[in-house]
Amino acid sequence: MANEKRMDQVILGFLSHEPMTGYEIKKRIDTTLHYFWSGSYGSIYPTLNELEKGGLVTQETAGEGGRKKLIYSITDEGRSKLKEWLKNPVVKDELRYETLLKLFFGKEIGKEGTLQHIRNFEDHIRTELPYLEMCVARLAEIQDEEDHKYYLLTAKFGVETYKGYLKWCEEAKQILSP
Amino acid sequence: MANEKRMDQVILGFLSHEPMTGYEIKKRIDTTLHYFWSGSYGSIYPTLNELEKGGLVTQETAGEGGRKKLIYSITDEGRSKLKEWLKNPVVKDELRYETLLKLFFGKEIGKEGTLQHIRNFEDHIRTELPYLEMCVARLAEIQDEEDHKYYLLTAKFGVETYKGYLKWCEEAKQILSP
DNA sequence: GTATATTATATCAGTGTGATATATTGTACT
DNA sequence: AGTACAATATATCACACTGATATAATATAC
Repeated sequence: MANEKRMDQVILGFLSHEPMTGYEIKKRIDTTLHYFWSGSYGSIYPTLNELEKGGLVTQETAGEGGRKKLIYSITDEGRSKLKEWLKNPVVKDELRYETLLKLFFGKEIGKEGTLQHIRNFEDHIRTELPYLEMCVARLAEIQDEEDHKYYLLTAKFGVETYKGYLKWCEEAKQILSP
Repeated sequence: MANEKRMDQVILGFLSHEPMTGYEIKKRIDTTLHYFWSGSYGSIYPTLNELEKGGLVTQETAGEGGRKKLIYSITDEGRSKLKEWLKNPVVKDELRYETLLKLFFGKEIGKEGTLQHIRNFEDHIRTELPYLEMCVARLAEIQDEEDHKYYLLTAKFGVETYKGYLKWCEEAKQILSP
């Protein structure tokens, strides 16, 4: 088999919250999963069609006016498929950092070029961290609703790793300084 | 364009150190890049052939006895292609953690199932961290050779993020505890 | 009124994965 | 000496996913 297909599960996951369109699924991937997952239209729309054919989701055409808009809902079968996947052990956690690749082979261009990659990385993390911290603060306030605890877990992961990244940036700059 | 091709650069990077076979490149990816990059035979061998056709590497058949063994070397053109890439800004850093995906949709299976994913993740990190720390200790000892500094950067990245992960694991278990 | 942004779906070439096939050489055990 | 097993070594392929592009309707701003 090739890479195990996981777009199925991402879609079923979001549809387990509420019915929505493929476009809305893409938006949620880019906002809520952004720090640890990604997904493109090129896999979302074909997967939605497969799931519909397999009876795991249902499609409803909602055209106020004339525009095509396909709202998908999860079926009971889809929900049990999602639960099954959630209960199975994790197959793969993957990091793919081009920055680290450029640092590993950095000797070829020397210290200054390599330092620039570290600074760019640091700038990016420093920009993103406040948004993640805001997200954690907002989710931590909500005490009554159970589902927020699960989102809080992933947001906290982002905060803790980003803090680790910034600590590393300091060490890394030191190592390359003359 | 699809996903920007980076196996070219990984191969040129390793060949910039010394000539080697595709099999040896795979081994080095799995040992030295393991914490932030991956690569499979299915992309290594075809890419080696493309690079050879493009004149970025040269192929030499070394068959002591009768076994086929293709040793690749980087050309001057290949080295300048590598340098060019190293100087260009990073295109994409990506995290793809199935564990986080299962936590995000964890409400569907509840606290106990979700806690198990966290424990599995924690066990894995606790097992790997000592090896990374040993790697850092070994690289930090070497003061004279410049190239070790670049490997040290990436090993330290692993240590710092893994420590962040373990800190998060404690917080995460707390959040789900009753 | 009209330019621009957003919503919305669909498709495709290119890149990489994980599995499998094939064959040789080296090592461990009996 | 024989034989199982692991390691070395290359090659190929179905499938998964990306990033780009095409198309078109609706909403918003000026």
